[in-house]
Amino acid sequence: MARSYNHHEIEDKWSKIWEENPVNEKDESKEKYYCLDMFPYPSGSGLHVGHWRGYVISDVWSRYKLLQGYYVVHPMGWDAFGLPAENFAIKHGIHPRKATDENVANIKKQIKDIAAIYDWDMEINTTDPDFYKWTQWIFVKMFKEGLAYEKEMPINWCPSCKTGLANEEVVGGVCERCGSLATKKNLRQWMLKITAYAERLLNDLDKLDWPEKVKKMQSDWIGKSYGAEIDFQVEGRDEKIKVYTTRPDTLYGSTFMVLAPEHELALQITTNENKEAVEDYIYKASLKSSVDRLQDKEKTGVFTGSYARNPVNNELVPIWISDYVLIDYGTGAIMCVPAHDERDFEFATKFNLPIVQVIAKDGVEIPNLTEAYTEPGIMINSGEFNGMESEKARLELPGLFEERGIGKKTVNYKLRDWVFSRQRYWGEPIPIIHCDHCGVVPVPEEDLPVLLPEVDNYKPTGTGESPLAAVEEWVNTTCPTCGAPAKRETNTMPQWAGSSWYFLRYVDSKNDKELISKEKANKYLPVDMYVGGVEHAVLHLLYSRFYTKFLNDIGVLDFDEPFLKLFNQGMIVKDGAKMSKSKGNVVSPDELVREYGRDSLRLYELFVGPPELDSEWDDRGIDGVYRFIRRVWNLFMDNKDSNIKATPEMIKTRHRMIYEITHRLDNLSLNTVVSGFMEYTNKLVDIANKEKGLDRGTLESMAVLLAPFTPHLAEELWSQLGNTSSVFKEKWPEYDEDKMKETQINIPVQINGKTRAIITVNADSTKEAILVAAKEEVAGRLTGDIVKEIYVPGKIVNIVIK
RNA sequence: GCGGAUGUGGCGGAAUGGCAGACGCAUCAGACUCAAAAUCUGACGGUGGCAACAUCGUGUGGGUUCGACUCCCACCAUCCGCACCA
Repeated sequence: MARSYNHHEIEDKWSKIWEENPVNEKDESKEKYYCLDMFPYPSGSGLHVGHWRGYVISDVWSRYKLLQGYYVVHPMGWDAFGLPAENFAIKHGIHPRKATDENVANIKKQIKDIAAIYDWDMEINTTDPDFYKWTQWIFVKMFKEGLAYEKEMPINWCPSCKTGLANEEVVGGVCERCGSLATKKNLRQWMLKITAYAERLLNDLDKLDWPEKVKKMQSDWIGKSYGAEIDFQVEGRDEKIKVYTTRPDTLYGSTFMVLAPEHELALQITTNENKEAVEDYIYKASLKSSVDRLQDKEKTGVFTGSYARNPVNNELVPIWISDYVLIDYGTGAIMCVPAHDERDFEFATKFNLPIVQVIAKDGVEIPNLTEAYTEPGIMINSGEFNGMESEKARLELPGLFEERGIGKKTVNYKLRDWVFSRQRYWGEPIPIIHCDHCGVVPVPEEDLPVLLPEVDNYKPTGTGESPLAAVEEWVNTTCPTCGAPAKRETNTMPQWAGSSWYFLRYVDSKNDKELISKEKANKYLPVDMYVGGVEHAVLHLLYSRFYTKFLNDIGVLDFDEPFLKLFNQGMIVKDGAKMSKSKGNVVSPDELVREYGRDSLRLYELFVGPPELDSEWDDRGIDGVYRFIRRVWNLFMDNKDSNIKATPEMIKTRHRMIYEITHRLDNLSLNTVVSGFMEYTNKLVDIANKEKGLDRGTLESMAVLLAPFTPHLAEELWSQLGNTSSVFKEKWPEYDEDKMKETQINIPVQINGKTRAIITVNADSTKEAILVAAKEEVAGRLTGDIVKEIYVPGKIVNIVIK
């Protein structure tokens, strides 16, 4: 009697062996494949089964590539700076340094249970000075290139986290981290000029094998639009107001203008009798949060008392102020065409402003517009352009305006520059020194890193200053240029700084001369496969692309896209909700590993549902894969010594199994890979029972196929078959289509599309023979004239009768 | 409002133009057992029938096709993203 499956014994045995002899040895002779996970922030609450999923997917893929003969770069590290780590530390009264180290140790232990082939020699931690030295170095380089700049401006502010936020971190008006309502705060900020890369970030999306959803989210976020800037002369004054429009074809219908409340000309052009109302409106607008502004459905506004001339028809148009115009998009001022823009229509209706239709469907004017007509059409009431197609005018008029000196052709982006400073302790200090004589001076590269000082009080101040501002002995320094007393910049970098480039450092993590050597960068990068959640679509994934392009521009890298292929795994949900401590629906992997083993949990993580979709966790589901593993074990134990010659059925089944598993795996349809294994195991058990044994070739192929999924089991089965080297030294099995063919096939016979019988015929039967056999089989049902006979080779017969 | 995804048994899901419900969970019945657990075997969409079988059935309504879960049109529901971007 063969011994029964014992996951403790098998998994302990092989994890020890792999510890000493890693299966994924660095081998310069092999082609590389870089498979990367989005690295975790060590948050303290540990991993749940949802975190496991992504790591299992990437490990299966890595081991598959390994078996295909690649040297697989598969590293892991810690994104340990930033708010989550700091908030955890504050809550538990432990210094962030200590809390982070403890959490890393804890999560690392949990991650090792996944049994992924991570190369721990590459491990990095963003809070390690040897790492953040280079995070700071990139900032200094950006500063020198004019891409990092200081600006005082109203930025998004989270009153709970007590720090400024980037646009990307404000989701639906609330702080992405804690859910508090974001407000505006006027602060001196460090900004990164990501907008300088808008065009490349947009165009290069075409190069990427990424989910369309993510590409679309990025391209919408960048938000490119084509249009024109047009100058309106303010009547009786010197100033001109520049507007941006994507609808130059509607210029003749512009009957008023609106400036954003923050527009620099707003007060200047206001007449004395309107001054009080305008000042009041601007003040009230300044108090509104972005959510308030969003939620006010009703348009508000105030008249400045001034007018401007529409440059094409010389009409005088009133200039209004309203907060539906945003200061940071376009020019902060718009020309309003109420007949063809919903918002302008609403505003004009409310304040009784004239509405002039200039685009009409088929050139027929609608007598009384009840809503804006936003479709294309034929231009009317537009002087020399009457009769022109509006779509054509849209493209051609900007150039024409440019020739006539009333505007210019232009493009606009929704993307804003990146607010890069945080008023928090636990981040990379921004390596800048403020000198009264020399101004803003970057810390010399040889003086990096600027170490984050140890402090007692690291709680956020809420004043707009970082807690670092209170550390006098650290703040006070000397100017590297003139030697005079100077002060350090006290803001820190956002969480995203380290994660924007960490994937480069893994392959050269101990280099103290360079961020990464050119040689290693070219050898191991870019990343071939990146696995992670979709939540970073316009955050980390956009920032990383920006950093990579910058590093490419300054010659550090020879490539300009970091991640060639992206896979977004779905979330694991429990009781219909994302797992979270507060909901009390967290499933911990630790107990499951103890009870069922790593291999079973790995397999269930895949079997739970299609990997790209959210899946409901079923506590009982793991029993099914555990039973399956035991069935595989018994199949091998019962037959490993049978020494029988492969029957045609065994050969066919083996090749079909290889074919099915390989194809499903190539398509990353990992849940059906698992069900495929179950099907073929059931089939092989039947065959083995019938034939009193199973051939060695089939068992060997199956062990190798299983290796990426259940590595401990596969190694043990492989060694039970008498092999002395690791199963991971094997090659992924190949199939032969000729050997998969059936000699007999089942053909359903339909009458008028309904299956009435199934006939079994030789696979090489002719169409005629099959049709004859089919008609014989269903002769009793052929009660009418046969209109048509359809035979789809190898698939189906359909007889149409009347 | 705009954009995207999803919709199939009690449940997770499979099938991308060709036998709908693979595979698994749960359930029920049987075997083993003094008994239970574990394990094994079988049944398992609805309706009618002792049965073979018939009939309906993939969110709803239409359409294309010999044939539709699959393709097209319209709609409904749920989830996600964006949201006054001129």
